[in-house]
Amino acid sequence: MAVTQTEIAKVVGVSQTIVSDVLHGRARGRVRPETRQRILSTARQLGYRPNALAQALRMRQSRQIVYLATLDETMEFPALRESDLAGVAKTLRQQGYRLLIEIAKTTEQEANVLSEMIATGICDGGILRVYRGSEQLWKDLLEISEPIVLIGQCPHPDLASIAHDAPGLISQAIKHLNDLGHTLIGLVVPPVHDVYHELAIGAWRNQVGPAEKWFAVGEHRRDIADLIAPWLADPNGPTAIIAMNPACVLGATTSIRESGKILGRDIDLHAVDDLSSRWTYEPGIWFSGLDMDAVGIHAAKAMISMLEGSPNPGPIRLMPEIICL
Amino acid sequence: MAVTQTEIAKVVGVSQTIVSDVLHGRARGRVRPETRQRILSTARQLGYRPNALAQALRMRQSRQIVYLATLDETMEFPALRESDLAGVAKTLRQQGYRLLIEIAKTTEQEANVLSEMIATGICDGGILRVYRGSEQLWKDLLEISEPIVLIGQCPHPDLASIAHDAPGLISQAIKHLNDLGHTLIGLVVPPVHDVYHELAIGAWRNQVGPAEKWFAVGEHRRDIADLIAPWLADPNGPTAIIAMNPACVLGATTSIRESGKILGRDIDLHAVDDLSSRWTYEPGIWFSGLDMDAVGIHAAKAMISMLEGSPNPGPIRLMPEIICL
DNA sequence: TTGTACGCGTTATCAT
DNA sequence: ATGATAACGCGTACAA
Repeated sequence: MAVTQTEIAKVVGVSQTIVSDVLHGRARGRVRPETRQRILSTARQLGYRPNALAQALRMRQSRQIVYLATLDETMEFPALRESDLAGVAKTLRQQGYRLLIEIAKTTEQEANVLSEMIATGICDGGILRVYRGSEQLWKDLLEISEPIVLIGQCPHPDLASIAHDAPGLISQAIKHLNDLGHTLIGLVVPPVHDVYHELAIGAWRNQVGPAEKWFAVGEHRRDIADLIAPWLADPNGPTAIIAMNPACVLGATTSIRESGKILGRDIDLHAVDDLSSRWTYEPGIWFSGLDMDAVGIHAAKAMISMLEGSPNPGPIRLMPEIICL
Repeated sequence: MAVTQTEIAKVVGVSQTIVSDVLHGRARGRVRPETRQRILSTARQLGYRPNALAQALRMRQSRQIVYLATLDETMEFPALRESDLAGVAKTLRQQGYRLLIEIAKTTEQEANVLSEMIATGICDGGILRVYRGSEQLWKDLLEISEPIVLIGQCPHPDLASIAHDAPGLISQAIKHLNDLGHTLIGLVVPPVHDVYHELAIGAWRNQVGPAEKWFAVGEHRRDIADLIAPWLADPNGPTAIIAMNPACVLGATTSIRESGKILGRDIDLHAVDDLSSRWTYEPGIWFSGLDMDAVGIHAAKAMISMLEGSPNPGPIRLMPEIICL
């Protein structure tokens, strides 16, 4: 049986109100030190734990945040990125909030699911992972009064969103490769059409000039290796390649190996990918490690600050460091 | 403002009790059809949503399950496996339960965190991901009265646990390789000492006889490739290798490539790994794909059945199919 | 067929 | 300094 404030009050011989005040160190808690000690010690002795549900009902605040993601069954890589989840969970917990997980079928449903959860009172706000948003979604989300933070490339200035600076990190990679002496830089991307990849591709197009033809879209390492092979065979081909996901990186390394070229000498490979997959790659490639843990931490912090009354921070964009594996 | 049963009652001109009964289709809901319709329509019109917190407080049941994991900062691969999380989330949601995520610092703390959460009433049970359990942990968990399901290799017969059949899948792999004509089968494992790997290594030791010396522990692909190189150079070396994680698989393929041998002709490689990482590997290797999604689904189902009063199912072990990549 | 009254455990207001 | 008392929204035993 759970110990309640009333039980403590009965044992000590005071009213339940006093118990509540003392246990929560409220201003009224300045009761007779003797009474105070009796309350505290019996509470500890009986193993009192405040009932979070009753608190939430009374305070009209659940202290729960929902993390909402869509799980596209057709995707080959699982969509629920755990790294950002961990960051969110840790940060929220530190501030006394709990984290709920919900899976929506489609992005369109996310707004509905969220407002449903808010309406039933089980959460005070939502962190939504959105890879493919739409104008309609932004509109729906703006109509929700509780705090919302998006994880993903949301362009709307009135919505808090955390993401990596896609154009920025491509520029950074290109600049880095330029400094290394490369002028012809190819790009390999997976066949997904989300904003992140569009922005990245756009940034690359704008900056590589005549190298624009060295562009490939591939899904598996073998396809990608075959797509890149002609680049490597061409004496006027690119001397550096940017790869945007694991399959692209592995495909590129395969192709480079098969061509007989040496990574880091004849050609440079720059991977732009989740930091957690760096152990999959061979040494010698450059790496813009997207830190999803940091994304999660930022998202949780933005959520907490909004819950505390701060204004909506709008889009926040993160930049990784370039490292050499 | 949230719409309550009382407000509906006022509008319709009945008592809140009737509203509650009608809205939940209870036995008492057999009110005058006319009243009934008025209640239902105004409820819909006003956008009534039951307050889950009040329900939970009244019913003494939160309909929330917590998923508890430790996040070992020293691990190179993130520990929060999203695939099982997704399975848990989907299944629980179908049954009207919500999923909470909690991160504990150490495995020892998991029992404390869980009982704390149960004491505050915010969850009805816990799904714990445990890679390195101890007798003490099992004891602590057994003292908790609410349903608990473990994800991981827990040997205790009185604790529900979901995991892959580690010895079984090693036997399966060895049998499969034997059928392919291999008699000398090596094993490469990562430097982790959890029950899963211990069981797997034990099963391998028991069955490969004289090949027992073809055993390597390595962390990165390069180390592993170097460890295996002598095996491949040895004319009496193993003709098949079982690799137990991504780094091992990548290290083995690297080594095989460098040795000039052809995968599937000169040597066979059998990967035992998370199904979701299959896209990382080269074609031609055999693959026991551990289906974490299925693990999550089983865990959630076990939890739900226990919540509904079924007896503790004890350990449940899953077996993957072998596929050829 | 419908309404009253109570309790779940807490916080907050207002007396004393 | 302390205690009644009233909500919060809902479910349910009991009365009408």
